[in-house]
Amino acid sequence: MIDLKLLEKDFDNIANKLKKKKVDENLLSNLKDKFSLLKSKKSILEELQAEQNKKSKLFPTYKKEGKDIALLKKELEENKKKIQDANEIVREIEEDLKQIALNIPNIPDDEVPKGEDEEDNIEIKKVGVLPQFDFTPKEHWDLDSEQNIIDFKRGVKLAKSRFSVLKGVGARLERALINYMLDFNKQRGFEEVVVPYIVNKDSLQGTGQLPKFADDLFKIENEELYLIPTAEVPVTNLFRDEILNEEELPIQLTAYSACFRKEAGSAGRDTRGMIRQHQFDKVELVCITKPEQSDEVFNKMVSCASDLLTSLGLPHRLVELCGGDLGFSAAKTIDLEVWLPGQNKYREISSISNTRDFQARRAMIRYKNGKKNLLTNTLNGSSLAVGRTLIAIMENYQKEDGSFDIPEVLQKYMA
RNA sequence: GGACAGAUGGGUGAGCUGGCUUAAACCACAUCCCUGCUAAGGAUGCGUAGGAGUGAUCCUACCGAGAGUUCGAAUCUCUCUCUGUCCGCCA
Repeated sequence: MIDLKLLEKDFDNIANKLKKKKVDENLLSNLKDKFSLLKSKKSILEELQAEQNKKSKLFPTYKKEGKDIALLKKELEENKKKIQDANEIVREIEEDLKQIALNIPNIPDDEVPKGEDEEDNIEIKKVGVLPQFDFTPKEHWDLDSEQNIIDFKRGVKLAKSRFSVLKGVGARLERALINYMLDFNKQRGFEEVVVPYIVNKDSLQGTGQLPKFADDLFKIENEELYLIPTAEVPVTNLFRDEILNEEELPIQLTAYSACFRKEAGSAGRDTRGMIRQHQFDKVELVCITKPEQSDEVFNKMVSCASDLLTSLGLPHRLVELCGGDLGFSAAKTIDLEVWLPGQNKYREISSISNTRDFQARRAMIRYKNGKKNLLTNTLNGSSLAVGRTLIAIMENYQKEDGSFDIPEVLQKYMA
C-alpha cells in the first residue's frame, strides 16, 4: 500500500513518479484530501471520547459522596450521541480511503525506464549461445504431435481449455525439474517451504492481488478462500502481522507450488501449447529483508534464476520492465526470457520483483530495529516456471526426428 | 460434520458477581547497582496503532473478530472465526 503520510508530505513528487504507472493525479489528490479529512475528524472524535471517559469516572465518587447523578448522566447521554455521529463519519471516510488506497499501485523506482508496454522494456543482457539447427526447429506441440508427452486434448476433457496432462517423459521431466530447481536454490541459500495452495482474502490483500484483481483468481464456492495464483502469496504472508528480529533478516525462501490463474485478460493469447495454462507448476523465491538489504538480495535472486537457466543450457536474456509494464505491487522488475527456437522468440520464464515496503505495509511485515518497528522489504521471483522450462528444453534440445535430449544436470533426477 | 471447553501483552497466567486495573503476578529480555565465582540478590525499563507537543509528557483505540446493552465493558448479550478434547468420516 502507498504510504499516506509520505503522499501528504511529498505529493508532487509521488504523483509524478506514479505517472509512470499511469495513475491519475486527481485520484491521488482525492486520496490525500481524504487522509487529511480523516485526521481532523478523528481528532474531533477522540476529544469527545476523552470527555466521555473522564466524566464517566466521576460516577463512583458521586455515589460515594451522595451527589445527584441525574444531570451528569443526561450530559453524558448527549455526548454519547455526538460520539456515535462522529464515529460514523470517521468510519465512512476510513472505508472510502482504504478502498482507494488499496487500489493504488506501488511507486516505481527512479531508475525504472519510462514506457507504455512490453515494447518499451529494456534488454539488459543476453546469456548463452542460441542453438543452431540444420533443419527448421519445431514448436513444442509439433515435436509431440501424438501428445505422448503433453496431452492437451485430455486436459481439456478433464477440466476445460488451458488445462493439460503430462505423460511419461513429460511427467518425469516436470518432477525432475522441480527437484533440481529446489536443490539448486537450496545451494544458493534459500530454505525450502511447503505451503497451502488455498489462501484467504487477507493473504491476497497482503500481497496485492486483492481487491483489484479478483477476476484473475479461482475462488472456492461459498467460502472466502481462493486458489493461489503463485506461491508468492502464501510464502510472503507467512510473516503477515509479525514483527521479526533484525538478526533473522534477510529471510530467503523457496517453494514449489501449483499455481492457478483464470487468465481473464488474455483471451486469444497463447491459446496453443503450454505457455499459458490455468494450472501450472512454479518454483518460487521469496525474500524478506531490511530495506538496505533489498537491492543486494534482488541481484542475488536474478543471478540465481539466470544461473539456473544457464546450468540447464538454456539461452535467455534479462529484460528490465518499463513503468507501464510493471506489475501492481512491484517497484522494480527484471524478467528472464528464455529462447524458444520453435517460436524464434524469447519468452518470459521468470519475473523477479522488488516490492520495497509495498506488500510489507499491506501485510504488516515488520522487524524490530532497536526500539522501533520498521517495515521490511519483500521480494519475489520465479525460479522458474516449470512448464515453460519443460517446453524450452524440448525446443532447444530437439533433433530432426522430433526427439530431444535431456540436459546433463537433470539426468540423475530422471533415473 | 456432532458435543463440550477455551481464546488476555514475547511466554506462563490472574481478573470474568461491570467503576480502587493505570490489565496484577511470574518468567524472558535490556540497562544499572551490589557482590565476587559450579552462584545469588536488588533497582529501573519493557505490547501495538494513531494523534498533539521542541521536549518531559499527554490523548484515543486495541484483552480472538464484529455487533449490542450501559454514563462506564477484558468482565454482560448475540453472531462469527480459530484452538483443544471426545465422537464420526477420511489419505
